[in-house]
Amino acid sequence: MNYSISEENHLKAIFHLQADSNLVTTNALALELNTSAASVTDMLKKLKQKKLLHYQPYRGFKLSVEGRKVALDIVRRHRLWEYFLSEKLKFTWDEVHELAEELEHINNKKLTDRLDEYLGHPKFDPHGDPIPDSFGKMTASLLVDLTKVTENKFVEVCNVGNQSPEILDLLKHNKIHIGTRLEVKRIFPFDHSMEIKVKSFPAITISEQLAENIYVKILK
Amino acid sequence: MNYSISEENHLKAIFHLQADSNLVTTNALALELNTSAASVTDMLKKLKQKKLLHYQPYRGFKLSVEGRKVALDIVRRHRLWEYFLSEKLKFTWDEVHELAEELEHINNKKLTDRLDEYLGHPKFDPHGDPIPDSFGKMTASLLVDLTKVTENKFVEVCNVGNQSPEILDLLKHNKIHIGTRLEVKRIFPFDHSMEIKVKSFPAITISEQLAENIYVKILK
DNA sequence: AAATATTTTTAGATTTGTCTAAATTTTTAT
DNA sequence: ATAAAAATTTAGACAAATCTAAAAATATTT
Repeated sequence: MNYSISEENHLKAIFHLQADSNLVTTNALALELNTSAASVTDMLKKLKQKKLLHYQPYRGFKLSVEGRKVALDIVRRHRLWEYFLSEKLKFTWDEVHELAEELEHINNKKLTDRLDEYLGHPKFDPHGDPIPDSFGKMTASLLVDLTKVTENKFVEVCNVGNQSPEILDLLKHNKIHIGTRLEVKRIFPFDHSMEIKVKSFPAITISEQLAENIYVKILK
Repeated sequence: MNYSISEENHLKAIFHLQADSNLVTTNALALELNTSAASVTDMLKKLKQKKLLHYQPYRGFKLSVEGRKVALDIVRRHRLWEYFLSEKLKFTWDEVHELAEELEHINNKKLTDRLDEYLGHPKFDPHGDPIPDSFGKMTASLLVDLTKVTENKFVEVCNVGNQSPEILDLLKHNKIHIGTRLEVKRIFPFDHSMEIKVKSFPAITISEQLAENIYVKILK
C-alpha cells in the first residue's frame, strides 16, 4: 500500500512519540507536526479507517501492528538516506536530517533494499540511531545519555536529544560534535553538573540539562 | 524559488516537447502528462503568472528564459539520479526512469551539486542523454537514430526513442539492449528496412519504424 | 460534586490540483 | 466565406489537507 506524505509524517511522528512517552495525545502530535489539533483529528480518523491505528474519539490512539510496520519502514528509509548523505555525499550530521525528510517518502522496496546493500547494511545512522532492517528489526541503541556515565569514563558523542539552534550553539561553543571523544572527569552532586575534557582542551563544566541531551557510546 | 511537483512536471514536459517540435499544444501536453486539457489550461495560467512561460489564451505558449532554467534544473536532477541508480545501485536502464521521476523533485542545490561531484560530473545519463551542469549547460548529444547510419558502420546502442512495453518487447526479442554493439550491414531502399548484426548472432532485419527509435553512438 | 480549565472534536471555509461538460475560439473543409 | 470540426478555455464540482472558531467531552480544582 502507498500512503501520502502527510499520512507518512503522521505515522512516523506517532511512532517516535510513542517510543518515548507511550501516551501520545492529539495536542502533542499537532505540536510535533507544526499543525493544528483539528487537522490531527482529521488524520486520525483517516488512519483509523485504513487500519493503521486504534482510535476512539476522546479516548486516545496508538499504532496498530500494521501502522507500526509502515512507520518502521519510513524510519528505515530516513536513516538509510541519512547514512548515504553523510557517508557518501559528505554532508555534516546537522544537514542530513532535513534532506532525509524528503527522501524518506520515496517508497520503493527495491530502491530501499539496493541502497541498504550499497551502503553495506549499516546498523546505525550518523546520529547513532539504529536502522531497521527490511523486516523492521533493529539493533537496540548502544547509546546512553551523559548523565548515566560515571567518572573517569571515555565516551564518544553519537547523538543529541534535540536539535534546537540553542543546543547546537552551546555544543559548538564547547567544541562538542558528533564523533567527539571526551572524558568524564567529575560529577558534582550538588547540581549534577559535570566536568568533562575534550581532547587536549582545558576541562570544562556542563550543566545537567545539557548532559541529558548528549547521547554517547561508552568506549572500552 | 520552489515549485510544486505538478508545476515541475508541467515545466519539464513543456521543455521536452519544445525540444522536439517547437510547437507545443495544450492537447499534446495533456496527453504527455496523462491529464485533461482543462487542467493544463489551469496550470498554464498559473505558470504564466509566475513568469515561467509566455502564454496568450488560444494563441499558444512557450517557456520563458526563467522557465527554461527551472526545467533544465529538473532535467539535471533527473539525469543525475538516473546515473546514480544505474551506476551505483545497479538498476537496469529501464528501471531508472520511474524512480528518477520521484527523486528529481527534491530541489536542494547542495544535494544536487554534491551528488554530481560524487558521481564524477557525468556528462550523459544511462540512456545517453546529456546531463546539464549547474549552469544549465549541456554537451550536445552524440547520438543519432539508426536510420542516419550508413552501411558497414559499427555503432553502440545508447537510447531508445520511446519506452513503451511494445518496443521494449521487440528489442528484447532482437537481443538489443543499451550498450549493445552492432553493425549496420545493408539498408534496403524499398522500405528502408535494415540488416544488422549483433555480436556473433546471425544477421537480422529490422523495420524503419524500429530503427527510428534506436539511438546510437557511432564507433570509431 | 460543581465549576472551571483543558483537550479534543465538529462545523464550515480555503487552497491546490484535478475532473466533466459546456462555451468559445481557431482551424479546416467544402 | 461559411459550415463543420478540432482545439482550447471557462464554469462548476470534487477530494485532500489544511485552517479557525465553536461545541462537546474529559480532567482538574476547590
